[in-house]
Amino acid sequence: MHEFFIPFISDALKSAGIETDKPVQIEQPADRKFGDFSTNIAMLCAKECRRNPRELAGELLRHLSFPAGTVAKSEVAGPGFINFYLSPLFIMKSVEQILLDGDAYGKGRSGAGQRAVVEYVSANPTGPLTIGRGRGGVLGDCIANLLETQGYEVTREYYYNDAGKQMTILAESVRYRYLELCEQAVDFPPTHYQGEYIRDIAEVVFMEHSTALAGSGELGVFKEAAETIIFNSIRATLERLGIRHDSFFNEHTLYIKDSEGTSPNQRVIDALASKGFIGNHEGATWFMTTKLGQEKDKVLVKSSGEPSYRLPDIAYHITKFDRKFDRMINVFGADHIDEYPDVLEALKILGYDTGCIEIAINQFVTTTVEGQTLKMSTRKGNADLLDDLIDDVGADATRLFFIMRGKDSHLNFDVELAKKQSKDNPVFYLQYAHARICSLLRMAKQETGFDADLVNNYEGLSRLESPSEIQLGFSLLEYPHWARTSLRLLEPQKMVEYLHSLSEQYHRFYQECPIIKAEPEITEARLLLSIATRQVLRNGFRILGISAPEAM
RNA sequence: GCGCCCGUAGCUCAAUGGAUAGAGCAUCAGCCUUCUAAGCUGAGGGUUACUGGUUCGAGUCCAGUCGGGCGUACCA
Repeated sequence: MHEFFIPFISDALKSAGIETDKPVQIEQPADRKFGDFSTNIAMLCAKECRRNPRELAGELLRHLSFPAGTVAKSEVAGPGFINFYLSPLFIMKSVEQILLDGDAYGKGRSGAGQRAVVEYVSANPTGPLTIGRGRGGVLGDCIANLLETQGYEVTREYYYNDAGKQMTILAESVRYRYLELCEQAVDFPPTHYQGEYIRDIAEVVFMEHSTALAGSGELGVFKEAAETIIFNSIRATLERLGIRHDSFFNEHTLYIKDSEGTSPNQRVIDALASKGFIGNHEGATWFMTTKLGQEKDKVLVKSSGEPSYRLPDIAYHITKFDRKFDRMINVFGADHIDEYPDVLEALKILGYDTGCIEIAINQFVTTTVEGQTLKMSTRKGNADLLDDLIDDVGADATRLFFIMRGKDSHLNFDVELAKKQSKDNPVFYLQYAHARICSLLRMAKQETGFDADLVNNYEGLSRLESPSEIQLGFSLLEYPHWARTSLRLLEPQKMVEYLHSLSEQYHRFYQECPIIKAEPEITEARLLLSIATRQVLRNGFRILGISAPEAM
């Protein structure tokens, strides 16, 4: 709806003889008394035209015209805004289109023909998922959903490493617990994984092999068991939240040599070396980032001969270019904040256009239980396990709470609030609006024979004209704007806010306007408006990945 | 020390550079013989951490100060 105004305003600028390179901005005033939409174009142009902004706005207004029946009123206000008031009939006609579009309402084509990859979660299989990972997982999943609504072909990717030092420590940890089961005295090292889940894995190995592995130092069985069991648990946890990846990219593939005896990792080193950015000292191979003005060089290959995480990260991104993605979105937690600048620098040196890489960083999660703030801890205890949180508050609340704050805000997850089955809980506020509409439609079918599934003539909407009806109809038209905005900012929180305000509009309408008990024609019109609201809520819930209950 | 994020009502958080800084919770006052009161209406509550700057206009952008978080590994 925002775009509706732009061509008319551009025409008015032309016929008023105003030339400007300033973009025409359409905004929605915070207070509806300043119109449904407004533009600040006169204030933007005032300086270069050397004219008073209000006077310029008046001049523009004289050249401005809209198709009959669309804009009811345009006026100059404040320091030089031009405010527009839509005609109620135009709003209701537009709501008809929502009913015609159905599930497709709000979808766009801006991503048509483009391929996007969203990388998220990407936890290595060393332990169960933590609450902190959950935030990034839900954020990534919602971003992928948003991309799909705009027509992108989306790959949801999980990047992981099942080799290297951490996995060895993991396998050793399991072996120690296994030896305990074999009733050998062991001194469990404090550097190893302390979690209870290690004992569970050891038990599985013990069940299968009894004491047969106790004599050998071989880690293979332990590593394999740990990886399989942990990965299954991670995937099961994600599945509970409706998170499913299309692609699991194993970092190990970047180490594998091809027929010419070189690997993707090695090719990165060679390419950077040919640009003069590789140095060797202290037995390690360095990316000479000091040449780019950074304080220190960064290790690419450790003196042990193993690559550090940076090298495969660079090689991994090159595969994204090779795989011809148009957009590459990485979702990281704040603890990985240092990871990407070097990767981007390396890619630039190698001639890649890094403009298509976007980084969405989410800040940390603290959990509040009964007023006590628990800081997320990485290793010990099970207080920060994502599975426990889902057990506690359910998948819908988990998802919504993770994205109802901006990703740059430190998230305070109030477990008590998320558990409440009451109006205090934002999840229930949204879902209640949907359930209320479903209940209303069931009642309408029973009382008046109106069948929401069969209705196909929406013209009755034009009969609606009261403020709460018009306001609700108008809110419905804003949905596509917020879907686009959420994607542009990589911030599903905008969609949460929108749906909250839409729910509020619906509850107000419901409160003020009798629906089934009104005149038959008005009843039908109000039911149509309710169906349209239900449709928009459903479309929005689908993006957020929360359920749309028919009854509560 | 350096880098990134944050600082807004008692609490949790909004506010694409726009008009009188908004919601929810909590507090107080109203609304169900009527479609889900898991709802609605209203009231009180603010020097947007601080100091400068940029401009028609700054919570928002820039510089600095103070406070908090996360990094600052030959961990990922």
